[in-house]
Amino acid sequence: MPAPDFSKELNAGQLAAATHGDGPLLIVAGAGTGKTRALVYRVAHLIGRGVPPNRILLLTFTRRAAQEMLARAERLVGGATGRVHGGTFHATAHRLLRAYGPGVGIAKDFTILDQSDAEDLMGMARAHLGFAQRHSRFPKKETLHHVYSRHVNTEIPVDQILRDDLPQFEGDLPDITRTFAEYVSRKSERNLLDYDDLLLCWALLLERAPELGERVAALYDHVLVDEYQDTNVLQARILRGMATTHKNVTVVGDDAQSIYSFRGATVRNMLDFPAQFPGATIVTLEQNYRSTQPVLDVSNTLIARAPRGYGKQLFTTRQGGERPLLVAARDEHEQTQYVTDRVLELHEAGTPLREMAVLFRAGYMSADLEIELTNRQIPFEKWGGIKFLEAAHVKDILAFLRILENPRDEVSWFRVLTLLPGIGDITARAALALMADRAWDPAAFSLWTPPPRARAAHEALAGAIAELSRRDEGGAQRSVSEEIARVRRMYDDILRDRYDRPEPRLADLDQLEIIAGGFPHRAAFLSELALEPPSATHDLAGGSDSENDALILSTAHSAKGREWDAVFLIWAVDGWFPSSRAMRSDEDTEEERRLMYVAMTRARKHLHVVYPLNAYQSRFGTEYSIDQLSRFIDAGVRERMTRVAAAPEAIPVPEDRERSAAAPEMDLRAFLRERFGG
DNA sequence: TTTTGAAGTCTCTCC
DNA sequence: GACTTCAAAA
Repeated sequence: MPAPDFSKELNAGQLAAATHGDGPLLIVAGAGTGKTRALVYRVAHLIGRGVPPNRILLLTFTRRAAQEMLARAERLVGGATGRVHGGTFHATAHRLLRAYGPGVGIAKDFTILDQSDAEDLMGMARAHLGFAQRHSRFPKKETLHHVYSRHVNTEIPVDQILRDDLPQFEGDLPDITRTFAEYVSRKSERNLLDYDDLLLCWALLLERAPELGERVAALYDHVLVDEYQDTNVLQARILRGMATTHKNVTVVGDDAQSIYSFRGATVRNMLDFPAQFPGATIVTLEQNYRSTQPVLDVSNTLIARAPRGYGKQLFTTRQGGERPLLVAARDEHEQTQYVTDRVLELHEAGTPLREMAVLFRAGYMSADLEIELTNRQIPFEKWGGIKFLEAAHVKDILAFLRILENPRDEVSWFRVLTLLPGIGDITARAALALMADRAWDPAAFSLWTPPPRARAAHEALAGAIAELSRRDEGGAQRSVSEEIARVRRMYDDILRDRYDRPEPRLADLDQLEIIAGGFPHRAAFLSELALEPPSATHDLAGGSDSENDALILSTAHSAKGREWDAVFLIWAVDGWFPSSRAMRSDEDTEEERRLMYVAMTRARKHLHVVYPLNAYQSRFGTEYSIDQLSRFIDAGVRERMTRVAAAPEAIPVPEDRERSAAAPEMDLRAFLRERFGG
């Protein structure tokens, strides 16, 4: 196939990026400058040049991004791209390790630990070494896991992480290190891999296993990476390992949109790219095709304060358009009313709901809005935030399945055992010790003698396990949904006993059963859920309603890479956005600024930034701080916005003086009443 | 001794 | 509203 001529469809920068020949290429692309377009056309160009699709690897941040890009490339070259390999780093690592892991001592049937599983296992290591009760000041399992994960992903020594982030635990370094060692050995004994292991094993495979590593690297002639500003040093190592022979690496990113440092990502990967890949070509994209000039003016001003690695000045030819609105609301309720009213107006005027989004800093901030949307029967989809899979009852069911899949998975055993009435952690540990002695044979479980109170429950569980593990011996093949249904025959009663209102939780389990129906076998189902958790209720419904129009509710993080005609940024309140938890250092605060920049640049035409005053009510924790407009919306940003009140009759729009002047009087007595329950 | 219920505490972002 | 901690019940 001859290389298609893209010169009419791309601007000069995009064309240079798309048609770049071999060798390393860095595309520095500002928000909305068509970086996806450049990447898609580059894939098409490579195929047109004769590179077999299955020898191209496209690494993206979410699976959704990969699918969209591949679909677009496919349209360009007419169906040939179906076999381009694409996905997240983690999902790709998973695929490669299933195939090549056994060659480096990773059992083929490993189980993936999600974050909370990993934390639980860390907790077991902690308890095993006797640090649980020793002195109550030893770090919690979540903290331990955070430090461990940070160490793996950033390669910063543990003692330095402690010194920088948790100086109160500096003296515990030896015990912390021992806990990590215990955690690591438990993982390998139990055949478990956490998220970090997926990346680490991929990197080590390339670096330490000369023959196999070479075979893996030789799978692809070209590797393309999207959102490179949000990768970490481990991922950069992987990239180098995959390109040792051919150096055909294309990375795309925007240092102004780096928002994942909490996960070890570092913008240094982008800044150091030319040094790590000598001879790299750099292409900069600056023309914004997404937003109108007034929207761009506000976001450019917001980000202008930040120190920049690769300077970019975004411009657009889309003149005209309305100035972004800065909306003062009296309280959360008024904010909700404002957003719902405007959404309905825009919808009346012809904007589909799907072309509008409400963005916020953290998942729980949309609770009030969700209630109102439900009451007014406005369909919505929520991205990010509370995950279906993190719900205790869903994890319970998955723990049952994981025992069947990997009987050595003690995290799941422990979870299931402590569900049974009459069994707490002491008894559960005793049972696990017995199981370990019997080489984790599931049949050994029925031999264990539980305390009298737990007899009936033990019998029911042993029965279910025996029945379900029998399928491997030739019985009728059970589907994953059928397995879940069988587990629920005993589990639903436990659920009903535990909660006053079990109905919504039972409904979740119904949904889980439906999702499971789409998977050929249990292992695929479990891996998929760990790597690509359903991110929206929509995903759960099982496709097919993609035409359904629904307003998007999303965290700012999950909104990355997306765009909408209208964007409502809510809770633009200091302490909420930026989050008070993320302001411990200047770097953290700068990342919050970039996050707000990401949120604002999602808007094509309409941008509404809403800040409720009196946000303190009903929320504890953040001292007595009087709520103020986000510090990022400073005078320079404000003068490029139009200030309005959410409800005109309610309060006057605050004077445009500095922050404290904009705050209302605080009803301290009402606050204290609420706080102390008077 | 172990479990369980009740009072008390603090709530981020994601593969 | 969910998770931890502490004291009473089995």
